[in-house]
Amino acid sequence: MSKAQSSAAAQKTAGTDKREVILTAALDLFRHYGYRRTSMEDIARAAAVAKGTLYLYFKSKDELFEAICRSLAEQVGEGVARAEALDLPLEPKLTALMEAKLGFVYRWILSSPHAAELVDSGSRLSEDVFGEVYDRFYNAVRHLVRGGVASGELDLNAVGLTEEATVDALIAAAYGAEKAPDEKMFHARLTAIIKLTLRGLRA
Amino acid sequence: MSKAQSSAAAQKTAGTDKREVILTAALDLFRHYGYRRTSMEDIARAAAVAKGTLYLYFKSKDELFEAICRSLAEQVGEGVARAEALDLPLEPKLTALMEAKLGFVYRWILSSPHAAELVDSGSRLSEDVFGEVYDRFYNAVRHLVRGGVASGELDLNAVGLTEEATVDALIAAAYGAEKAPDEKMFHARLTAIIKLTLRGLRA
Amino acid sequence: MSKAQSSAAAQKTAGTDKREVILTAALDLFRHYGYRRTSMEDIARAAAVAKGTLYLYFKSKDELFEAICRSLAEQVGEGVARAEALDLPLEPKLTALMEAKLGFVYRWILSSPHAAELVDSGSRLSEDVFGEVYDRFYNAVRHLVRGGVASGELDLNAVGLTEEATVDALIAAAYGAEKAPDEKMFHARLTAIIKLTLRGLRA
Amino acid sequence: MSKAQSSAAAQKTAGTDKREVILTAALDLFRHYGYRRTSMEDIARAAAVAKGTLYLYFKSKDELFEAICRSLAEQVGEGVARAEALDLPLEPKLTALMEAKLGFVYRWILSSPHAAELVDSGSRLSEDVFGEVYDRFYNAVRHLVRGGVASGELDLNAVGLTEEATVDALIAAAYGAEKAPDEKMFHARLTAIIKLTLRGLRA
DNA sequence: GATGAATGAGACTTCATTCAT
DNA sequence: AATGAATGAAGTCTCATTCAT
Repeated sequence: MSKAQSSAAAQKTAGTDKREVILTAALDLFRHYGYRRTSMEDIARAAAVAKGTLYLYFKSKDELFEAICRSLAEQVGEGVARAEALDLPLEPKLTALMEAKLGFVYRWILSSPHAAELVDSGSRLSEDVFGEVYDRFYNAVRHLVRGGVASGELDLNAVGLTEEATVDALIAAAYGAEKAPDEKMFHARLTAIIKLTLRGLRA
Repeated sequence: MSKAQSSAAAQKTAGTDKREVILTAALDLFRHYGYRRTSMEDIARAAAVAKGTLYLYFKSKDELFEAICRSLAEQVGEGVARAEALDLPLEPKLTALMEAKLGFVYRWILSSPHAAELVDSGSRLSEDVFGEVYDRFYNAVRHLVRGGVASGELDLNAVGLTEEATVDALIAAAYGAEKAPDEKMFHARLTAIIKLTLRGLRA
Repeated sequence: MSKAQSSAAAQKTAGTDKREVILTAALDLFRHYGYRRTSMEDIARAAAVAKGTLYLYFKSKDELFEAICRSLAEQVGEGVARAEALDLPLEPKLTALMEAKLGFVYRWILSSPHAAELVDSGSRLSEDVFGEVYDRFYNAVRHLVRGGVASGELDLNAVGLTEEATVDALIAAAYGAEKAPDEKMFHARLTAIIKLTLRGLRA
Repeated sequence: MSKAQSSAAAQKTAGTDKREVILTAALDLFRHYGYRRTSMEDIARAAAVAKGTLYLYFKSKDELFEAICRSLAEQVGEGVARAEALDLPLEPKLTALMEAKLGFVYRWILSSPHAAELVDSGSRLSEDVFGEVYDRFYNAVRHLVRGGVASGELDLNAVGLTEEATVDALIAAAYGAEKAPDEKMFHARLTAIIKLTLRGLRA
């Protein structure tokens, strides 16, 4: 590769990188110190750029936060899609789906001591940014339940729930694992909850 | 009763009242506008006292918030104690316990659009303020499970969980109901989750 | 006067004064350095108060400026009213009116090297704040012209102007004096212009 | 013409053009939005060049503004020279001179809603940039007045003014027309003022 | 106890200017 | 010559907290 090419490549990478560097630095700070306790000055320092530079990439602190959410949502979406594509029996597949959705969020947001504030800061974005991902996830679980009923593995009548209520309950119960203090506990609880709730639905 | 006594009593009552008035006004504002969006000025206005007066009762905004948390924790504790005292079969009793703990929190905190921020603001207090209440709640559920196993109604071996893991899972799953958009959904999900998980534990 | 009374009086004066002190300091700085070159920090320093204090009295920098304008407008209005009440022959009375309106503005605004910017900053206020004063002034001049015509001292037909156009022209011509480099020149020009234009209207 | 020459010429033309394009774009923006509300970014965009390019032609925003003033001053100077050369009777010639000086300024600066700020921004330049033009204009009016006196058409003694004071007053009064809300009113007032003041000077 | 005027650190954001490419 | 990403000083405004009365 010629020097010119190398230089051009470096430049492009650098340009692209800077946005990433800022996003990474900001997410890191938000996770450690929370949204309001993290100033644009802090982010600039952590990303090794000037304060003004942040505004070249993001219109405001809020938009910077939104960009982080979009990025995370995108990654969750990809994870869910991958899990959806797996060919597995009911329980492992449900576990894979939950891991993909909840596990990712847990690792990047909920494991932070300021998880709640971050979720709150992003709450107005929830609909726009996370809505689509959630829909995909919800439908995947629903499809799984329907399949389980069709194959006779599950019996919703035994607990007297509609399909929708069942899916709601399954997901809601799994969400409960997110309060875990660390990732190991998170996995243990998630697994236990899935085992319990699925057994509760078995014919 | 002498005039002096009467006056002193009135003053004390007034003083106590004022504290309550402030707490009530503050909780109301926090629920509506969130912690950071609610200024001490707002609270003072809502409580019909001067800003400086707030500092006669609470050292800082954070301590005011902590006092609210303590007050709520106390009420939750009383609710849990009441539920504990009920003489009911396994499922209704577990439901009563969950309602006492989660329902109260849901109604006062989680139903707010700023629930997440409030929880975050109170997160460092969790250990101190809510810890005791949680322990009582946890032990009540544990006692219930132990009773269920002893009576043969539950069989932990069927799902391969220890008693502790089971209690953890039951509580965690129930927590999942807290994401519900309104109280009706909260109840529906909580009931469904308990039904599901308990059925999953039945012998 | 008792100490308490004195103290109370001093307090009241101090409270009232602070607003005045700020207004005075701000006008002074605006006249010397212009609107945009004068920061709120500068004003606070000049008024010997903290930055935040400015916002106790004025919602924003713009409102502070508006308050100055209102105060000046009020004073102009009073001056015009006083001139209106004078019982004088045509020329001295017109001069008195012009002095009251233009002279005051000249002394407080236009003698500043940043007059133009100040006028611009206040231009959106012009209608609201200065409109009423201008109307009073305009009508006073009109009344004077009408009286001169009635008494035969003036003859609008000689220059072929309507009454309205005449008043417009008289006022406009007088405004031209405001570009003077100092107050002495301002008076000289204003007098000369009035003399010239009135002579141009004489029968 | 060799290709190199052609290219150089084109480049030079383009370079010269670019300067004009920038000046034109900037004046337009300044008139619409004012000096401070117009950013170098805005100007660059309007002129379809990069921000850095502005600094190849002008050292700073202030110098860019100064260049605009010089350009306008030059045009005013030419207009005044043309009016000076006209062979007309007193009143029409004075009107032509005033039109050339004041009318041009009115059209390009004063008709803007941000006229005041522009004048202010240019005020420190006044001496240097507009001084020469003003001198020419002033002398032309003076010459006209002197001629009027010599021919017996004007009589300064009637109003008791020196020649200098008379010229000052004539010009100052005419300046008053500049506050007009639109060009039509500007002309009407200017004409009326000239008519009035000249009549005031007639023998 | 009660008040509320005063404080001032600190937050977000803008924009004229520079400089490596 | 031309670019435009990067800079960072400076500005406006907020708000938890203090303290003299």
